[in-house]
Amino acid sequence: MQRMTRQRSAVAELLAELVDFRSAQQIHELLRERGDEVGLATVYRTLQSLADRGEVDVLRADDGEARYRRCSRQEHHHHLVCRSCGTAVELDGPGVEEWAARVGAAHGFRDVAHTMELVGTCAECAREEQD
Amino acid sequence: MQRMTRQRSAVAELLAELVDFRSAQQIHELLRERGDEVGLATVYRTLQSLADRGEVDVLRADDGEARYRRCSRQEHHHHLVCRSCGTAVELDGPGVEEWAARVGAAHGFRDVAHTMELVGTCAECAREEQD
DNA sequence: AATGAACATGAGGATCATTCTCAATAAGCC
DNA sequence: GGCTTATTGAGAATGATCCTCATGTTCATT
Repeated sequence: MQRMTRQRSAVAELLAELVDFRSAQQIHELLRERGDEVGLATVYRTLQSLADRGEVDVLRADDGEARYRRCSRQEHHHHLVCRSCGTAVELDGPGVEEWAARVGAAHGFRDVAHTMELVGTCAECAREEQD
Repeated sequence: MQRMTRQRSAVAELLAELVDFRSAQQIHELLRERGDEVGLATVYRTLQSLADRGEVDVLRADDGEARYRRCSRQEHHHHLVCRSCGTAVELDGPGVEEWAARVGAAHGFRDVAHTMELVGTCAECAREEQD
């Protein structure tokens, strides 16, 4: 049975306030800064269990580091992340879902899942670059 | 200037024979098995430079390990990978490209790139599972 | 409120992929 | 052959993530 602990609440609360993807290490550091000491191992465990339950999204950065973010929807969805500031927008991708299923079937594959992420420069960061 | 070395040729030759994604570690091991001793660091360096030149595709597995595969096309494309045997099919995704560009623009993002991979169980592996 | 069984935590060690260091080696050019 | 410089490789360093296990907590039950 899952028990509520100070640590789990702290992680959940922090995630509720963040709007973009953060690594486990960053989350650990942010917790420390606000005075909620939580062991690094516990941060990893908590994030993993949240991810298993579909309450946070996990993204793999190019360097292989995992990034986490609470997701407002339980259903499958995608993200548009700013490469500069990390701001993320959640997206629907009905067209993509269909395309994936169709292509998978065409090649005889079963249980086709997909991962897809968009990365770009958001309007705000693009403006700053100009200066 | 780029020099041609025994090691670089060995990696290139091996990649030419492989049809699916392999990790740097696996490639290093495969080279050893066939008698082409190449240092692990060199395997990593070689794969990285090939990736920079767009001659191999890089995929991040869920565990964060990078997987490499020569790509038959230089243009942007996607993959359908079997979760069981690793066999990969290269795909065109015109629909996806358009969708990504449209969605990015709708949110004011510039230079939107995307990553997308399909994972499923290929017909052959699905058959084996039944036994 | 006290109890106890089961779950959770954390400090530090263990893994494991990947990168770095730097002395030794080899490629390409004269 | 000899030289200059890119390349290699062995091993150390890094860094994220997981594991261990003794200790601390939660919570249903008294």
